[in-house]
Parts: sequence; structure tokens; C-alpha cells
Amino acid sequence: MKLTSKGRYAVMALVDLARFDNINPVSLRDISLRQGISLDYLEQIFSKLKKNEIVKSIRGTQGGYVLNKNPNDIKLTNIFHAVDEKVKTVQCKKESKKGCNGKATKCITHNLWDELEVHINTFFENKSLKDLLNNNKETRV
Amino acid sequence: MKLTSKGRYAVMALVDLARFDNINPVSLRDISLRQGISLDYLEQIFSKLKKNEIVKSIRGTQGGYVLNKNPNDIKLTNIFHAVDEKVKTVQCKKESKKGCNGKATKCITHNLWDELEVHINTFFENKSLKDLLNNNKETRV
DNA sequence: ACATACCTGACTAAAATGGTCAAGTTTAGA
DNA sequence: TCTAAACTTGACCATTTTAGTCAGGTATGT
Ligand code: FES
Ligand code: FES
Repeated sequence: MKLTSKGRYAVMALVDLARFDNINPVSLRDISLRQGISLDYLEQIFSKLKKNEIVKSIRGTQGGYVLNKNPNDIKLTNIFHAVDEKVKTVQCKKESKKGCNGKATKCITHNLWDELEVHINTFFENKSLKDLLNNNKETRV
Repeated sequence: MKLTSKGRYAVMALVDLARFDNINPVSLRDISLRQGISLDYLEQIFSKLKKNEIVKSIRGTQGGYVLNKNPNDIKLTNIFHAVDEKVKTVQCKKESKKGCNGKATKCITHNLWDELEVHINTFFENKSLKDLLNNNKETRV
């Protein structure tokens, strides 16, 4: 079970953005340099973040991106959903009555994986961008 | 972030095994049929479970596998560790002072991912095979 | 002896990942 | 008005991982 770069970068980039967008729009080029993420890749990611109304874009010279919401209202859940980083622990289709392996009934571990999924998602729902901004000292206790 | 089949199957197979090994050793063939998992794949998995002393093997006709410990002492952590299903949320090497992207310092989201990793591992440490045996009714509340 | 079941290692097709590359459009500022 | 900065879009691709298969063993109860 591992986190993909796409999800990791999305959060990194947004934290960076949140720190600097009070003054000016932040260009992807700057984020790319500061965080060491490929510019082309960032563009893919921000395209999705924009579609999900997490950021706004300002075109042209001196343009860039700005947060579209209060950092407190941007949960990790929202970010991950935007870039298609989804938590998938079960193999089967949830809606269906059928289990994995094509059996007619859910497998013996289905409930376990479902619990796990909830457990992980809870973490994402309880973390907002705001939490990450004040975070540097706090977690160093 | 998704769970791999290897990890999922390992747990499924062990739950199946735990249910039946009171009477006789359980053959992989039986598990394969009951759970719908490829026999050849199961052999790979059980080879690792054996190396990690989670199961014992009994060769020859009427042979099979038996748990090597009390179900209560087999945590999901142990199973996942055995089959190399590891939780990896950070990109960097933990031991190193260096961050991901080869920077000299840990990135701005490092602590977050580290927290997440702990959060997930806690789940695995608190679940034993025993929990899964009584599980069918309980989770249906 | 022979069928059953464990054991081992090599191999591979398909999918996912983590990007790159190319060709735009928009707009601020000189 | 011209130009460079910066967003926009979509195709493309190399590498790695996944989820197995396959082919050959070896041990042992009956
Ligand atoms: S994971 Fe849902 S039925 Fe097996
Ligand atoms: S994840 Fe550890 S430094 Fe970025």
C-alpha cells in the first residue's frame, strides 16, 4: 500500500501555494523550483485541482494560481479526490452484492478491508490545509 | 493507495486456514478452491508465511499447512510483513536526514505522511487473526 | 509405487506510475 | 504593439510493479 507521487505532490504544492498566495498569484514555475517537482507534471495536477475548484488560475505574465477556498475548508479528502488518488482496499465492487473472485457473496475478509478504508479516510477527512500550515513546529514536539 | 492482492490473499488464506486446521492440516488446494485463489500464487504466499514462522507445513499425502501460533498472536502486521506488503507513504528514506527530491532537509509534508503511516499501521497492529474469526456477525450490526 | 501435496525459481502479460514533449492561448508590461 | 511569462491541453512513453503462470522438482502416507 503506497501513496502515489501524484497525491503527495498535490498536497506539497498546495501547502507551498497557501504560504505564498497572500501577496501574489504563485506560478507553477516557482513551486516547481521550491519543491523540486517537474513543471510539466505540476501542470497536469493543477489542471485537476482547478476543475475541482480548489484553486483559481490567473493567466498571463505575473499570473499563477491562487487558492479558491479558505485553507480550513480544503481537506485532504478534497485534494485526493481531485487528483484521483483514491483509497482502494477492497477488490470487489462495493455496490454489488457479489464478492471478489466473482462469487455470489462477499468474501471472508471483505468487512475487514472496508473497515480499513474507513479508518484511512477518516484521517484524510480530519486534516485540512490549515492544519499543515501551522504544522512545522507542532509535530516536532 | 491500494492494497495489493498478495496482502489481501494472504489474510484471506490464513482466515480460511484458521477455521479448518483444528482437525487436519489444510491443503492449499482446498484453500484455492474455497477462496478462489490461484494455487500457484498461494504457494508463493505460503512459502513466505512459512519463512516467517506463521505457518508450519506437513508434507506428503494428507499434508498441508497448520498455524504455527495462536490466532491471537498473529497480527495483520505480522502477515503483511511476511509477504512484503508494506505501507509506504513517504518518498524519502526514513533513516536519512535528507528529504525527497534529494534536498538536504525533509520536505514540508514529510511529517504529515509519517503521521499517516503510523495511523495505518496502528490499524494493522490492533487486528489479530482471532478478531477475524469471530468477525462475521459482529460487523453486521 | 504412486498419488498427493509441498517446494522452488524462472518467466511474462498487462496495468499503473511518473513522468516528458509538443503545440498551443492568454495577458501584463516594456 | 510586441514579447515573454505563464496557463492549457493532449498525446506519448519508459520503467516498474502486479498478479499471476509454468515447469520442474521433493517428501511421504497408504
Ligand atoms: S473484497 Fe469485497 S468480496 Fe472480497
Ligand atoms: S516525504 Fe520525506 S522528505 Fe518528502
